[in-house]
Amino acid sequence: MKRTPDLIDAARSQWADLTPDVDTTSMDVIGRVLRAAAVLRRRLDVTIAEAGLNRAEFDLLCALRRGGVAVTPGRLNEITVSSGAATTKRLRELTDRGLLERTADQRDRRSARVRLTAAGEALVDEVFPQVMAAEQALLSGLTARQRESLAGGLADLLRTVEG
Amino acid sequence: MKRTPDLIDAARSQWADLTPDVDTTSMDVIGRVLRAAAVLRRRLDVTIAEAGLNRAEFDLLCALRRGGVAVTPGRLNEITVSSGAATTKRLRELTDRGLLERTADQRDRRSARVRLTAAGEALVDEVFPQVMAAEQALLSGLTARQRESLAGGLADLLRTVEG
DNA sequence: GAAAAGTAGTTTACTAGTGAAACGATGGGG
DNA sequence: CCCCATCGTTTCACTAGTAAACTACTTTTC
Repeated sequence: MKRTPDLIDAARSQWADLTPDVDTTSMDVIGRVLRAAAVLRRRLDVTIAEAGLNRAEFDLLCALRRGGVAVTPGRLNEITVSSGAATTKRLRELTDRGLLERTADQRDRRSARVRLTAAGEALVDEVFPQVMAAEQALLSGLTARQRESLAGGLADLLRTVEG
Repeated sequence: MKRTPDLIDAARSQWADLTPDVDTTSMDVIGRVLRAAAVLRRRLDVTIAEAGLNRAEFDLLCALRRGGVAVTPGRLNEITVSSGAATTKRLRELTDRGLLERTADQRDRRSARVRLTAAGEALVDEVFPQVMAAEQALLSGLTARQRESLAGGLADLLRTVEG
């Protein structure tokens, strides 16, 4: 293993003493991903909250900003990994705040189209660089090589668990 | 990069077209960690829910099971990365269900001690192997080498963002 | 040894997210 | 051409989690 044991290593070794027959190797990856996400989320939420947004709203607005125009609510469900109900609520809230607007799709009238207003664009353009800077700061302890290897591994992981 | 672009690569390239001056490399790691966690959580919640628990309750009970005896609520906050209020609520709920019991700490009477009941132990011993099996299944697309490298990278990440 | 500061946990009032059911399209098969 | 299975979205009732204020102790400081 060659590194100082962390919380997950400690947990695994406790389980090994207790129930040696259960294979806990998956925790090495999944336990750490869940924990890292929880911690990162906590840290980054501070920056996002300063702009009066939460993580899901931020992700949603960013998706609209970078996607250019006309995204459907269904697509936003996938991007934010959340339920349709949550997306509906968020769209309503953000529309009320004047950050985005909805139009009906003419081809398929079950569907809707969502896009940012000028105010929404301006907000994203202000907040996005701040969040990126906060992320950079959180990763400052890792070398370029470490990040690259980690990014590759995570991409592999995502590919197997999605799609 | 040498791999088929994923959602994160796509997002980064859109941002690069839009605002080339902002450094988005952190998304390679953080974006993927957050997304992977969201997806994994979704998948694993099914297994945990079958036992009548949610992820946080499961983590809490597991911490008590493997830790042996007498854990404080404060320690459980750290383990589950959640607020004190959330822990209080969960402890109340799980105590009412007869899965754990609380005793007062004699040395420091601000503090409490929590431990599993026999029923709580039995439940964890039943559910934990099922969750581990579900995790293994999710990781089945990765080689041992891939998992090991990923686990190492995540450990580095956790070390820099925690403590 | 009393006042101030700090720590552990709980309560309260609130917000965000969920699953399930409902709803209005849509479009392919009989 | 009209069912009807399916789709994209919304509504509703509910659950879980939060921040901030509060209680109850303990430690520090002078």
